[in-house]
Amino acid sequence: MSPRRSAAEARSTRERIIRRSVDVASLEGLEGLTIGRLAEDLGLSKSGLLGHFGSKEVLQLATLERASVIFNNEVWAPAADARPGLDRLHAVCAAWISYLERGVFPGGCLFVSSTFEYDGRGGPVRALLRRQFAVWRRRLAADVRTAVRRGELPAGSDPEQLVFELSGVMMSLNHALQLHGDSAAVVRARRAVHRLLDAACRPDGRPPSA
Amino acid sequence: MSPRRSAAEARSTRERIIRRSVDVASLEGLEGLTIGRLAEDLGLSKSGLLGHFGSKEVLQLATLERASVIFNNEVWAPAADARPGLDRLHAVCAAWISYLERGVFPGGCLFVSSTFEYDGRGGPVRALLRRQFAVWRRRLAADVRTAVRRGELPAGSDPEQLVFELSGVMMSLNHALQLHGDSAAVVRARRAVHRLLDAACRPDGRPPSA
DNA sequence: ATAGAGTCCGAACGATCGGTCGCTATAGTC
DNA sequence: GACTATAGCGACCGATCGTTCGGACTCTAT
Repeated sequence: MSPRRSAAEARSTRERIIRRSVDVASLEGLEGLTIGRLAEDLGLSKSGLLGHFGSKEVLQLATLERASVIFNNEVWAPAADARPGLDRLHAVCAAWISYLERGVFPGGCLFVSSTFEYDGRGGPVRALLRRQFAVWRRRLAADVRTAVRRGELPAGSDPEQLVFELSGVMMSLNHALQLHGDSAAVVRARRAVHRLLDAACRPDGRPPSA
Repeated sequence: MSPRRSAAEARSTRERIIRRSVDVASLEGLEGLTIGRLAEDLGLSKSGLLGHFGSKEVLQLATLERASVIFNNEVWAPAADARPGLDRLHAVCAAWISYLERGVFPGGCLFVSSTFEYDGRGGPVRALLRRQFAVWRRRLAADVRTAVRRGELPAGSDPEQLVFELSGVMMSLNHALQLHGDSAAVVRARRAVHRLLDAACRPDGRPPSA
């Protein structure tokens, strides 16, 4: 029936599996991912699909790695060229909001859903999630520190605090979009980011460009 | 082996099931709840357990209803006696943070986890979640409006905006506690709430008590 | 004493889960 | 052209899923 694939095509098959897996996982969760349904969707047999990974857990890890690439392309890459510091923080947040608004992952940010799915368990999946979040947090905090050094943010700013609050804005946006379909939340998120990053709210009332 | 329960004991059995179900669901998710394991944990048979509900979906709904009662007891009740307006908002947020910090649900706030589990699907479970969140949001927004009317918050404040940002803080806290076990996030959450509710950051620089 | 309602069990159901095994057909290598 | 590696298939495994059913049992009401 279906012709055997060449070695060159095999990589593209793996591609197809992972791409689909990311979408399904964002909708049904990393655990809701089932080999059988995934294989059926792609016109493969279960064993043929599993042969590319060896186990479901490896597939889950590959899915998260791939989601990380997508996230970086969508959120970090568009901002990477901005000037490090406050400019880039603004650019990242704009890209972040856009990424959620456009529904890059159809079921919402895969990292957020996966976190709340795996936070109560152990295992490699949770460990990978922790690493990925840590990397992202560190990256944002670095730009906050740069902004502070430049005087674009007040000297007393706690980088971890700001990252904590920005993450909260994005989670709240993800929540509002996915559960309520409330597109008004997008402007609320922008306002919140503005309030967190901009001068309106400095303790000394000084504009950040000083 | 196990003695048959009287009619009077039946209610307490249902109680035991739901109580356990809430804990398991917060750790494994509402879908990860399985009749078999739940029955085994409680020393019941699967059919005996299911007899109290009829289907897994009914059990899930009962679990959410119960979680709502717990949430209200832990977060709303301690603040209910405070003066409506800014005072009560502060009290609610303090109770909310404490509720997350103490791990009332061992796997983190059940509503947050359930949301991200069911936001991609339809069905009565998601519908119930939407209603519960809407009620909570409306309750908070009402106190924001009272605070604005009283002049405790600036006149231009958008209630939905504030509720959106407060929710974000709590989700970020839940995330930090559950995934990273980062207890420092508790003070970050307090700082964030302070910044959202207190005077330090008014557009007109006026203290809220004016 | 007796009938009925309700609680719970044990066995079984079809379905589906992740995973294994042996096989065929092809691509690339020599 | 023979050899090796591997992509993919089909059949199958044991486990577990939610659910159903009949019956044993306890209580309450009459």
